[in-house]
Order: sequence, then structure tokens, then C-alpha cells
Amino acid sequence: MNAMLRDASPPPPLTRSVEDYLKSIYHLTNQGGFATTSDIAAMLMVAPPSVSGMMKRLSETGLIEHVPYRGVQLTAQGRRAALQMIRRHRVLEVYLTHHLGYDWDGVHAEAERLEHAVSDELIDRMAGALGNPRYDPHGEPIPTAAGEIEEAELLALADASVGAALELREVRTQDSERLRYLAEQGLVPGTRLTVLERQPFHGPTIVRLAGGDRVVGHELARVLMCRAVTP
Amino acid sequence: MNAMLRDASPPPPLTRSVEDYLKSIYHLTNQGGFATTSDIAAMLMVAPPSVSGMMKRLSETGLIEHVPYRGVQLTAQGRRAALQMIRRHRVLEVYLTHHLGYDWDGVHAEAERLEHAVSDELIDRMAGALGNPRYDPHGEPIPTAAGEIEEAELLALADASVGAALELREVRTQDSERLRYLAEQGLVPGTRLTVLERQPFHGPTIVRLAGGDRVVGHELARVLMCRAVTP
DNA sequence: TCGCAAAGTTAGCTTAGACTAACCCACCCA
DNA sequence: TGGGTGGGTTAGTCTAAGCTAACTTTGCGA
Repeated sequence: MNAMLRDASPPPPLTRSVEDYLKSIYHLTNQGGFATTSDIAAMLMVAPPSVSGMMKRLSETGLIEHVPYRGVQLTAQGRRAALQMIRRHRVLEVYLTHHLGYDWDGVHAEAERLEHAVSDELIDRMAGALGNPRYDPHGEPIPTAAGEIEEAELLALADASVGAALELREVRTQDSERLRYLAEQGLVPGTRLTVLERQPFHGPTIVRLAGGDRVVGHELARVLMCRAVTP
Repeated sequence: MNAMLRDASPPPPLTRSVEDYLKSIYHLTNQGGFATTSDIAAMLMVAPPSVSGMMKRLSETGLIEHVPYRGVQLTAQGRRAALQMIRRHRVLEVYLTHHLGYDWDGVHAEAERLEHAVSDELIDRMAGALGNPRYDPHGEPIPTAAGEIEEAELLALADASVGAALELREVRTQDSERLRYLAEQGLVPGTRLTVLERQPFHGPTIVRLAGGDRVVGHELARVLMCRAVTP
């Protein structure tokens, strides 16, 4: 209605829903490109028209860029908000595992709810109590309070060539059973490994760790994200 | 509609708003009697008709007993839910002060938001890490996980008779300035004191602590809740 | 005891965010 | 090149929870 008034009011705080949408869009566009309506809908378990409606509101408030029938991308402002949520989530995951005895695999749901309620002050205090960790328990980088995030060149173990020396950096699943199994096998972020062999036709990858050799099926090898290292 | 269906579905989780209303009603009816619409409205900073609307819903779901134009009281079920919220709030306050460096007076707002997002498991872990404390930083009793709360016979310092030997148990204010001032004076939960003198006409109360004598104005003496002790 | 002020309630509107049903656009393939 | 088909959007409904305006009830005090 009135341009003066429009710009005068401070930006309202984001709702829980908006925070969730921004986070999803960040994850879906992380490798570049657009996030589609149906991908967002699947990730948040809502119906596609709910996403269309939210996309309209978010692009009106300048958090995303929406190309109808194509998809959406975050604006700089939207990206900043998404990274803040990701920082909250990952700091919470580290804090809950290190200080309150949560398992690597049970911490996600708790953090998912808390990330909408914590203040930045509390997150910074938790991070401080942990010595400002750079990675969460899954190995994913934690954005700084200033909104910087490490962009690592990662490749899935399933795509690594035989002979490569790697450090396992991220485990891209939240599934408890898979996480527990991988931890038993010694496959946690930080582990060094060498690719010994790969069977064809989506067969397993055989790797050598400090603790011995492991046979990793194709499905799991696709979620084990690694960084090349010099042996 | 259908009695079979009505009882078959599990009770839906309470919304944030409902949790806040139940907590307010608990506090307002703690000394017995009814909570009135306008008291609840003032405590939650909403308009009275919003309260009337919510009272209707809450009595339909069996959480409160509503006597129109008179007020409301919690049912057993409502009281259980309210005590759970109070446990969450108070455990959070202790945890944030003891483990994350929050001040006695700055912790309330953070706990107010977190109490709606934490799981009971997290609260129990926090309580365990603290050695299952019985009182929060204000001296208020923490309900157990089973929903039991200590009902203490407390009297305000302003009402205590001269010569009485007391233990300060609760400080019934959330105001930062007052809390800071009282802490400086050594007036925190657990402090032992003797009433030396009281000036008439709402004048100050003079008390003796281990650390010396203090003059406490009437306004503050009304929020300092004490328990009689044998000297 | 009667009237009026204060308190409580009802009626009706708003917003966020979900849903279903129905319609539209883009693109692949024959 | 022109259908289909599948994914995206629009239209319209629902619920929770807030609001204001208009009403009813209660109970105090003249």
C-alpha cells in the first residue's frame, strides 16, 4: 500500500515452516541448479500445492527466486537464513552427542525440533563449549556464526577409482540402522582408506582401513562421501 | 460422532499455545480457586476473547473445567500436562545456568521457547547430568518425571513476623534488575535469615543474614518466599 | 432492589499453512 | 509436429489462533 511503511517495518522473524523450506531448498540446490516443487514436497512430506503456495510467499519476501514451472533458487538473503538453520542444526547435533550422551544416529530428530527454538546466543555458547567444532557427527561442515561454510570437493566412495587414497568426510544418510552398521565397520568421518578393488555392475567396493579390509555394498558406497588425500 | 472412533485415535500432541495456556492456568490456580479470563489474558498478553475461545477448546478436550463467567480449573489430565511443561522449563533453567553460563536472570526467555521443542528424553538427560536437581535457580521445586511436585508452605518475607527464623526458598519475579539486585544482597534461594524488625505502613523489613544485616523494601519483601526453619 | 460498570462471551474477520480437485504447461516420442 | 503425460499451479476449503465490535452476565453500591 504505502512504500514508506513497507520499508520502515523490521523484517518479521521467520516461521518454523519457512525455516524448513529454506533448509530444504538449500540442500536441493547445493550442487547447483533449481529445486523443483515435487522434490521440496517429498523432502518436507507435504503436498505439491502447499509448496507452490509457500514459493509464492517466499519470493514475495525476497528469500527465493521462483521461475514458474522450472523451480526455485535461494537469494543471498535466503541462503544466509538457510545457513543459519544449518549451523543451528549441526551445532545441536554435536552438542547433544558430546555432552548429553545421544547416539550418532538418534540425534537428528531432536535437533530438527530444537533448531527452530534456540537463540543464536545459545548456539554460540554450545559451539564455544565444544571448542567451535568445524564438523558435525556426520562429518558435514558447520557454517560459522558469520555464515561461511566450507565447500569441499567430495566424491562418493562408489565413484572413487581403484587405488585412490581417501578420507571419509560425510555420511549422507540419517537412517539409524545404516549409521550403526557403518560405525561398527569403523566407517565414520575422519577415517582414512584406500580403494583396493571394485566389482562391476554396481557391485561392492573393497577398501583397506587401518583396522583391516572392508567390503562395502554399492548402496552404502553411494552415501560415503570422501575427500582425496596424499597417502 | 462415533464413540468407537472417538476413543480409538491417540490424543494429538498439544500445540505451543495450548501448552502456554495450561501453564498459565496452573500458576493462577496454584493457591486454589479459579483462573479468570482476564488474568489468563494478561499473563499471556492476548485479548480476552482469544482466551474465551481457547477455554472452549480446552474444555472440549477435557484438559480444563470451565464454569462460564466464573473461571477455569485444570482437570487431572490438564494438571499432568501443565506439570510436564513446568518440569521442562525448570530443568532447562538449571541446565542453561549450570552448563552454559547463563545468568540467573537471563535464562527465562530461552527456556520459555525451548520448553515447547524439547523431548522428555532430553529433559531427563539434562536432569541426569545435573544430578536430578529438586529446585530451579529461582528456588522453585522441579516436578519429577512422574509428575510429582513438592508443595511447600511458603510465606512472603513481607508477612513473616519479627523474630522468625527463615530459609529463603523462592524469588517470585523474572525481572532482571530485581534479580540482579537481590543476588548482590545475598538474597538467593537457600539463604538463611532472621527477621529483626519491620517498619509500619508497608515499610521495609530488616533481616539478618550470615553476611550481615539487610533492609528489604516492601515490594521486594513480597516476592521473597520463605519457609520457617528451626534456628 | 435496581442500575450500571466491569468482566466474559459470541460473532465475524484475518493470516499461515495445510489439503483436494481441477486445470495448465512443457516436453518427449511416435 | 502434435498428442499425451506428468509435474506445476490455481481455486477453494479447513483448522488453529489471533483480533475487534457488539452482546450478555455478574455483582457492587447508591
